[in-house]
Amino acid sequence: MQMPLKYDASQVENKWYDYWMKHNYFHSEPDEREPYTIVIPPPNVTGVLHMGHMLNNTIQDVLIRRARLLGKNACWVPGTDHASIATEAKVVAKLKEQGIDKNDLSRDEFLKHAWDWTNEYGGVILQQLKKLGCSCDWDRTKFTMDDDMSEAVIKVFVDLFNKGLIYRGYRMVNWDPEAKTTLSDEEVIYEERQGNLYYLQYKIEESTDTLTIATTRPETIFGDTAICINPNDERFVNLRGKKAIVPISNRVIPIIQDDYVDMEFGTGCLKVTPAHDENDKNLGDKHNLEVIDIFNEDASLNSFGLHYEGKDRFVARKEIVKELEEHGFLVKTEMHTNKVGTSERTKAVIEPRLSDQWFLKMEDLVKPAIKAVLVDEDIKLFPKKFENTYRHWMENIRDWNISRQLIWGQQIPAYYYGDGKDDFVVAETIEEALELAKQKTKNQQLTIANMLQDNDALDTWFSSWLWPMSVFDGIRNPENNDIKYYYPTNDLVTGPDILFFWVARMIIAGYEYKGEKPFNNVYLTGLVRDKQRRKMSKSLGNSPDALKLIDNYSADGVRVGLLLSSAAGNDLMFDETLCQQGKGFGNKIWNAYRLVDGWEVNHTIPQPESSKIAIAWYESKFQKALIEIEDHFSKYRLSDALMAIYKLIFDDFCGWFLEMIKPAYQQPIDAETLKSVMAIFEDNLKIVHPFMPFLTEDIWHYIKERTPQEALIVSKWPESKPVNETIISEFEFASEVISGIRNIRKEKNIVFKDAIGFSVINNEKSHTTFDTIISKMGNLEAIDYVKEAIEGALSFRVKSNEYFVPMAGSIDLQVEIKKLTEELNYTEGFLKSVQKKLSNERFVAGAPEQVIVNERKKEADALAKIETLKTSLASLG
RNA sequence: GGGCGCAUAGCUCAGUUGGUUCAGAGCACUUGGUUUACACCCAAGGGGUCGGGGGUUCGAAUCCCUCUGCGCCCACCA
Repeated sequence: MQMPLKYDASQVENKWYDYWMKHNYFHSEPDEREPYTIVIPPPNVTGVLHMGHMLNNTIQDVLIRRARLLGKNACWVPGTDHASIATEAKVVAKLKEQGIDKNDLSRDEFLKHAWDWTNEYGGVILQQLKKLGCSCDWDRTKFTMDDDMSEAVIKVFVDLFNKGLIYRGYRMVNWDPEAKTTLSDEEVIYEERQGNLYYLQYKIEESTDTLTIATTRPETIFGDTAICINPNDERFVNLRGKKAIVPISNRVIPIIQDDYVDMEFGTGCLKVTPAHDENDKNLGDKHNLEVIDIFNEDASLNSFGLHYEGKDRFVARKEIVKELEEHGFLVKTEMHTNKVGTSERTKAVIEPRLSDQWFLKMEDLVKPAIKAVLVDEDIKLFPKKFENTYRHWMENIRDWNISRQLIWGQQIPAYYYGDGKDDFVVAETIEEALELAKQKTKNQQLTIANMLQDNDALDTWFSSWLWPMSVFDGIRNPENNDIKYYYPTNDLVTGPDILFFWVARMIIAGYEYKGEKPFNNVYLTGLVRDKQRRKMSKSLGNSPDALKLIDNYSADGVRVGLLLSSAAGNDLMFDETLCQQGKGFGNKIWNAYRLVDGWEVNHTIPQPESSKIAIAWYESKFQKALIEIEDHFSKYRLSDALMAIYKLIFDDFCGWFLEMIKPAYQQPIDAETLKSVMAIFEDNLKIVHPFMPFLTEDIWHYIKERTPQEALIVSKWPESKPVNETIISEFEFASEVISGIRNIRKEKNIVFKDAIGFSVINNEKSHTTFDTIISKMGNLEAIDYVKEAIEGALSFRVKSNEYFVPMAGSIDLQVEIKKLTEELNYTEGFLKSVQKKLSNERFVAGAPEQVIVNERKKEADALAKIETLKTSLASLG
């Protein structure tokens, strides 16, 4: 088949992706082979591909494709996540644009809008992954809100509830007044804000004394239910046991004592507002204080706010400060910076709020997950440094608030049949719930209509923590073939930012529901940043358009660009020139094949000696690289593996090997050599394929006509063979000789096509294996072995060997002498340092045998070289 | 404030239990080279007191202490 001069990625990439799909190579079914499984970290269903996804999924595809080549049954399960908060926020925003208020819609109406949205945008990101070359088993695509997936989630909720691990609690949560929902601690971002510290004076009941408190939130005085002082604080002896009067509302509240109060901060008096501060809540519980919630859902004041009722908290703050000042309660105002919690999604300031929530007890669930990672190392994190972070979180874990005040998500399967706090049952269906309720109440009159399901939805992570099991239907149907075959999965590739949200919880769920880990290894990628180290984000506009990058540099080029400098766990400073380098690598391979492809073969000419040696050498070099590559892969050092391959192909294969075996201009090549070159080329393509799947598959089919079963994607990874170290080190030596020749050519402006004479004094007794190659690569007339220095020649040395290139006339003796003298001085200095080390008794006594042997060898080499240099100098006069 | 981690060439990073190959790679840079696969190329070259200081050792980029500058996680004091 005729090869185009230039590689056209846009056509080639589509062609081969379709080909792979058509022949079903991404699809996996359980069989007798060893499975290799990855479940994708499901991207948000309405998301678009960004650089983080590109990196992440490139890594997964490299691992999957390599596993496939290694003969494993590779299965990469794709899918998307319903991302309740993000998606619901987007749907609400879109409805708002259309003039529709979410609160005017019924639950079903809203869900319809959300599903429409999902169906419209959902899966766009999966289509984009195909452009990148991801070899996912698309037949297995899952969505966390698929019926079967939701069923699994509900089943797990009911099970955990029945085990007594899920409870309802009145708890302080992070309330987002804009989204009117609860956020997890992880979704709250603390920002430093400039604010004021207000000093307020409270009167003491039946006394003329006053006390002063400092607060950043004067509007919360309506929720004050105590003043707290430190029992050790001598300044406030007079206050002990007294009562204080809250300004404006004139409520009388107790003055309590607790050493929680920091005597140094503010005034040493603390106002206690249990409804609006976590610490105050704890104090309140301890001292049995009343709880007064002064806010509505949207953080405007309720009736406890008296004449501020209905006003927003920030408006009320301003106005109340004014009122306090007018009545003389405001002592002073200080500037104060504090950290304010804001919503990751809506940016609204978070309000700590007490509300009814569902919680999962974590204390016992977490135990096997800690043991698996930190004790047994059953699950390994790459890089290992994240184990510390994991430990810290797992050992300080708090109960998980799994309810969200959202519609989009799995609705909590709790059904209320009465007004009492405990008048509810938990069941997988409303019918079952009804039966349970009848049993519980002994009231046979209850009907479906009496059963009112909880309004809240479950946290998205409560569905995704089951992902490695539920994608194989392992929750509903634990004995099915898929789950038995594919679980536990092999590698999980994700970002460290969701180590707790997701990774840790999957481990917990895995042990709870399968009694087994969900995956063996976790590869934590870094964040993709721009050249200025800024996180790539939509708001900064510094994130390149992923698909545009693919258009410009080809998917292969972008994949290589992303992996060239991204060690596991290290942030990746993304630079488009890396993609250029990736594309350049593709062109290099393409052109190398064009060269080979263009050779005419002649079956009658014998194989040159130089080609025989070149083949033997490259095969060893390849095997050595293969060992290195395996080692990098085993440590998940994908960048290093890629770099090793890059250098092997660029330098050893293209730079050296092809030049060694290349026939003279317009001359044919012998059949024997060409056959070996093609086999070598195939092996090269195999190791590049996981990184550059398209280009390699394309060239693979130029090499010869192949049936679909012989496609590169399903070929076999190169076999390991013994490495001939001798030939590798002989080449190292030869390459130094060739460099010496090139240097002389360059110095004297001798063009390559002019053959030159060459002599050697072989003090090293080095082998002549590579002589034909040195001769070819240096364009030498011959290599003469001589005993004495050649006069009228330029010289150079490799170790103690001396090489001569005869020069007609123009040798500058002084320059030669100077060069030799400098080399001599350097070598003598080196010898001295080695000998100093060797004459140090403590070194000889303390250093390991091998180190001393090496030092002795250095000494011997230096001595030999000095001898050579001295002889040369003497001969020059 | 508590915890973890990082600092090596202009940039991005390797450097495994202190000792061959320990001061490296890729990119960038400089110089020279295209009738013969590829200028998306080839050849050669410059460039670092391994963040500062101190210590342990025969020997330190590597171990210890300290200082400085960064990053991340946790708790966030009214």
